[in-house]
Amino acid sequence: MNFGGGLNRFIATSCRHHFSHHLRSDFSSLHFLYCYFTTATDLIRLPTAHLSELEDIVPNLPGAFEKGIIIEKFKTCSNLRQLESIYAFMVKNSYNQDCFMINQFASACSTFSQTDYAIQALTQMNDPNIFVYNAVIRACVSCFAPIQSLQIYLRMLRAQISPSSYTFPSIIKSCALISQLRIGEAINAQIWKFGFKSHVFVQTSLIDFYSSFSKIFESRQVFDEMIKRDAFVWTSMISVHAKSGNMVSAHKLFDEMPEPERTFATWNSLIDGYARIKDIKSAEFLFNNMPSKDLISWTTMINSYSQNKLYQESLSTFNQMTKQGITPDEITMATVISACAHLGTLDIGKKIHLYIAKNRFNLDVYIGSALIDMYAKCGNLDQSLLVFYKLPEKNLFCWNSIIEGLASHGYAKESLKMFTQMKKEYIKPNGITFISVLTACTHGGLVKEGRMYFQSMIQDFLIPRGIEHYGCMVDLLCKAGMLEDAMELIKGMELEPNGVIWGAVLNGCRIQKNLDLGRVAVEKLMVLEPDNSGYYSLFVKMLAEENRWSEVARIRSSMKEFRVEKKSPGSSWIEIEGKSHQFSASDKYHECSKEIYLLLDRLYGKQLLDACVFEYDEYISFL
DNA sequence: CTAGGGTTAG
Repeated sequence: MNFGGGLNRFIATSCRHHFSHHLRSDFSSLHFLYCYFTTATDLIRLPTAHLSELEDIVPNLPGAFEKGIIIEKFKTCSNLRQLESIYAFMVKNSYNQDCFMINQFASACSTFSQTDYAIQALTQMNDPNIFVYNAVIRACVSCFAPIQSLQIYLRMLRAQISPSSYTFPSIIKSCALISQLRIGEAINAQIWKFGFKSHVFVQTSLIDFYSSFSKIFESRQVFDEMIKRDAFVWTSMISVHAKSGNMVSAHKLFDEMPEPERTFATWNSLIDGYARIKDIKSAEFLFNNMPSKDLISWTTMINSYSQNKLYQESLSTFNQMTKQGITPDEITMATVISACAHLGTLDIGKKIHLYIAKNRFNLDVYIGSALIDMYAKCGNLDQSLLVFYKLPEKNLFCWNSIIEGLASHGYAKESLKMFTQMKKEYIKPNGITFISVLTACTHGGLVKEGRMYFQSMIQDFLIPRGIEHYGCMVDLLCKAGMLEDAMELIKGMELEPNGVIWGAVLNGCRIQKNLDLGRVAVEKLMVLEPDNSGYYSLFVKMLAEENRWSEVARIRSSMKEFRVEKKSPGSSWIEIEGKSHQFSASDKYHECSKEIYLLLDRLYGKQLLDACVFEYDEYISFL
């Protein structure tokens, strides 16, 4: 097939470079043509002289000579290839100089994250107007290409085209995305210069901009200088105050705001703000007293409970919501799954997973990491791994969840393997990752590796060591019996050691039967956590084991003297048929079902008999 | 073109 000299050469080079494996394919298929022009950029770069040659090879889109039909096609096109073929058609028919159509094209590009197409299409135009520039700038921002959007803005000014009110929200957002306060301030000056000082859309974006640098005062200044305010501006300002924890100002603005202007968003921001400062009662009050609720109100309230560790309430609010016939979305689900993880309610968690699958919810990174965590925390590591491998996209949260899941189940090597894999996929770990990694090393007794990772976090990833990381490291060394090394680490810390660290030391002393160092640790703990009786009890146990009864008595009496409350025992929950049951070591809560204790006695007896770990089927046959 | 809700550790 002959496309004509120039174009033939163009295609041939294209082929050699990118698509030699396609050469053997059927040349007669017109569809195949688009394989050569894999990008609209290729098309645009075609020398103008060759455009006429396109006449023969670009097919007509059925009935597409009406602009409206092409624009319709932008909206319905579902993949990049389709977008390219529409653009090819536009080039052929010189629609690529039509401002309105390129405007639509740029928007379509942003849905496929193809900002370079939009930029190239703009470049190709002889006389782009403000609408085209705005569309391309917006496309860049929505595809997280803030630098490009600023470049286009500059190009626009050079072309003597004045920005409009549509230009600035995107430009301001770009400045926030690249954390450039100074540039944003310069843009703010231009906003004044071009006369958008009281434009609500523009000013709303400025309020948001200053708050992203924690410049609440400047945010408020923008708000106060406005002549007219709409619901968006009010809500933005309330939200800024609420997010910064200043609920007094937030609520004051809420009261000042004309009542009919209040929207769902206004109420929801306030509820969320109260939940953040742990004032769950106020959040609840607003939620119960708002005139009506939308999905986000419900999700906010569900999340408010979760933020305040009231997971049971979180789930019951979710139930109430569904009973009222409100359909949850991905965001609601991610929150609810997280609540299930904290409660250990595998039943409900599974149901929600099923619901998500059935209703074709997008399995995104939020839901993904929540599910991974939920299954791992509920003891179903296999499911957890399955979800992890099935995720189409994985971010840091997903990796952290699976690394933590494996570590907490005692799969130290596997957990570290995951960590290696994560680094291979260029996902940058954070401080949380290293907590799990160090925990994995502790479980596996991997002292050398632990030390290596402890170095690596600061050397390779510039992650500052938190007190938690020292806690993990001290725990690792103490559990491995290396008390001297642990003490050396503590002495070299730039942070003041906390109770967790001395607790780890004390625990190490118990294993090593080191009473002297144990005494040092207990003395520190008496100051750091005077109310935590667990440490005293541990030390008393150590003393008793060494028959130091006089010291035992002394500590016991000083505990009484300082009125140290006995620590309530740690407990577990299990859910059976939708009902949650609480257990703790040597509890007697379950009098109603004597069999539990009978079985426990038998198990305990058997355990003593052969002093071995129960195998699963052995356990089953025993039942 | 502007506002409100999401995941991991402790």
